[in-house]
Amino acid sequence: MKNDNKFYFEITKRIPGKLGRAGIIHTPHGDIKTPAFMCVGTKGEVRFLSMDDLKSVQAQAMLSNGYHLRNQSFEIASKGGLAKWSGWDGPTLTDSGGFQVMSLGSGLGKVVSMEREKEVINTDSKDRLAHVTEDGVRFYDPFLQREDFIGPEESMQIQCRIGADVHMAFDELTSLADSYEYNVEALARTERWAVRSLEEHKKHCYDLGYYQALYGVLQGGRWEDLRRSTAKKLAQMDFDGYGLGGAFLKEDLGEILKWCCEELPEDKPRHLLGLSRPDDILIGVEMGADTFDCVAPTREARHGRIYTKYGNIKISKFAGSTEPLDENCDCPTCKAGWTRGQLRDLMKSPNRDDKAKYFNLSSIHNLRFILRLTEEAREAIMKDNFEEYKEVFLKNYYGEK
RNA sequence: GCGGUAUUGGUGAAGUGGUUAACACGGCUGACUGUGACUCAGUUAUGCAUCGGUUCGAAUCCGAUAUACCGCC
Repeated sequence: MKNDNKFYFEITKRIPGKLGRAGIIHTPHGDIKTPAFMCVGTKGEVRFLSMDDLKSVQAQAMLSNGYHLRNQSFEIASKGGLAKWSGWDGPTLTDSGGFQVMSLGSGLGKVVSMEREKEVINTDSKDRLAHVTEDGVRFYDPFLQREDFIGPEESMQIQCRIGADVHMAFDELTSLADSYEYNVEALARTERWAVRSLEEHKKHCYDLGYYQALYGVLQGGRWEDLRRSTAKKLAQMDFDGYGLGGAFLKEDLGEILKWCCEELPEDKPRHLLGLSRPDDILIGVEMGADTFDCVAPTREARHGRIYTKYGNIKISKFAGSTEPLDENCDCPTCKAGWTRGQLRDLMKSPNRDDKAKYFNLSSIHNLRFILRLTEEAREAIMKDNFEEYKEVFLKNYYGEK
């Protein structure tokens, strides 16, 4: 059964009457027990965390980005792939760069809002830094200050050189402001790109000496016909798993995931792209998503938001406090006895090293919080009490609403 | 004692007669969901040492006072 060089998914237990499940994703660099949260290390490392820190929060996998690593891909390949190059020897996943199509294009300068559909307006075409054509995406790299291009073939070549255990097909994420008509067009293109991704991927997926898996990505916005039809189409293709993509309104998330997962093959893993709020994760798990990733835990930590069992706190408001961050937490930061007041002082310190220490300690805490959530969700599924776990967790975290 | 120079918010400061006193840092609010993010948005001096004067109008000009620093007896 065990084959270190192969990728496969094993379902261990299901949530009765639901799409959700607990399982194990086997990859060449180790197993991922699902549900699982993958820590985001865009450029091959999680900001302000060492690989030892990442192990200390019991991370199972790291997600990096093909777009951000594209210019280093040959160097990474020459070192034997992302695991060896980065020093993270566990399972890894790379994103295709599809998200950047939106963040540099229609969503330039904005946030992917989940709450306020009415306020979302696409960036004017002439002001965008990314432009989509059938071939792929032409974009202006604001950091390198030059034009560049990525299409499905380029994305696959880049990802296969980086050599993560799981790759994402090159897709186009539409924004909440895009019309049904535009979503039809973009989705058809994403599906054609899926075929091209798969084809190109086959040519290179063994280049580094182990099999690199490929997930197809489902788009389709908030429309049931689009979501179901794309899920059916991609389900027929030879993908190793599926990415669930899109910019969602919170209230739509569960239903959209349900449409997708009802159509997808049960025996392949599904990754919900870019979400990590506890309610989103728990809905995701219930509706059949196996893995998650998100920048929010670390970004929000850096910006002063600390997660606790009974809701988030703003660390800046705790000057002089001797309270622990979260008395229920088992993270290295909390176990070392850091208080809210101490962390506040580090965050407010004009000293760069102090700030870096704050970023490190707070990121560790928030990551562990989300990782623990997925671990507990897994245990709950195994013990057949997921529903109860979810209800209690959300009640504690969000309070009575 | 005499002369000179200075005095703008929590801080560094721009501003030499004409709308709501620039900008930066700090403070406070709020955002943050496949990282363009140690970021972003908003807010923060009814007042320019004090008192009086000139003027349609003064942080800006004049006088006195206070304080600080620099020269000279």
